[in-house]
Amino acid sequence: MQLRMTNQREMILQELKKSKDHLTADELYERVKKKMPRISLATVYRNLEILSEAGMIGKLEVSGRQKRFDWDTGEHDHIHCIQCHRVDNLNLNRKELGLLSSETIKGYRISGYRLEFSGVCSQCLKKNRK
Amino acid sequence: MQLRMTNQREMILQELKKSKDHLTADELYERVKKKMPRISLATVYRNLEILSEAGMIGKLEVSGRQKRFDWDTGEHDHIHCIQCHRVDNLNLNRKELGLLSSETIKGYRISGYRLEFSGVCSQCLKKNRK
DNA sequence: CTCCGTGCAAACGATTTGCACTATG
DNA sequence: CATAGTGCAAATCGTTTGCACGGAG
Repeated sequence: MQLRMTNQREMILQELKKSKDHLTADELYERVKKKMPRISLATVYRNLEILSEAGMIGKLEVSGRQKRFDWDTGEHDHIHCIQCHRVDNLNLNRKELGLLSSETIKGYRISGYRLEFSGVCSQCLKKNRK
Repeated sequence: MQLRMTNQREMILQELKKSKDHLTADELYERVKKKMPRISLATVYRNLEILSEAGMIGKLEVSGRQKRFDWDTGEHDHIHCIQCHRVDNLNLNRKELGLLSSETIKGYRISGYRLEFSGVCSQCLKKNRK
């Protein structure tokens, strides 16, 4: 399965990178639609999925209902507003973490943070060996 | 608006605590239904929401589509399996974070972690003052 | 008795999918 | 040309809500 660079795909990628924001599928859809009125929301969803699997963009499954997509694939953390749900990037020395809670970061009044490790659990590792 | 302790609410709470797991609403529904066949899924949703607002349980909006609920309201972090989506608790000294990535924790083969600060952004803080 | 809580079904919002058509490589 | 990608509409999934009835305090 090889990737084709269609106009739609290119436009989606371009608009996401241009935005410098963490957009949801439908926010991106609205933007792309201005330049490509006949594009479908399903196409946006499909491409965002494909592009994130290909590592060309990042997928964020943060708090809130909608997934957001990140133009920046480098390793970085996020900070999100519990009120308006915007998401900003954060580049911090992870060793300083302990010090940072309940301070102010990037203009945010911090109310907390969530740390979530991911991996494969022992049961699944065992299952994989079979 | 005061909380009434109905049979349904009590059962939901009890089953969640008993499970020692991070269940989704419908997983919990299936368990409670065995003892209370006429309970509705909506009731489970409503009670999980109410109980988490009351601070009697924790609400997790982790990766994946479904919310999960935590019987343990103490402060702790989480680790989740990218394969079977189970979630386990983690109690770690947050200052050691920098050292932990890409090691093995609690039997998991770690593939990464996500850190997410929450708070109110400067724009919202400004808005609130008005 | 007063309302908070319940069960049911219908509504909802985000995302996914089947299908016939289009266009990239 | 082969087959990945598209647009459309319908389907799906998790969750929420309106309503009339039931039960806790």
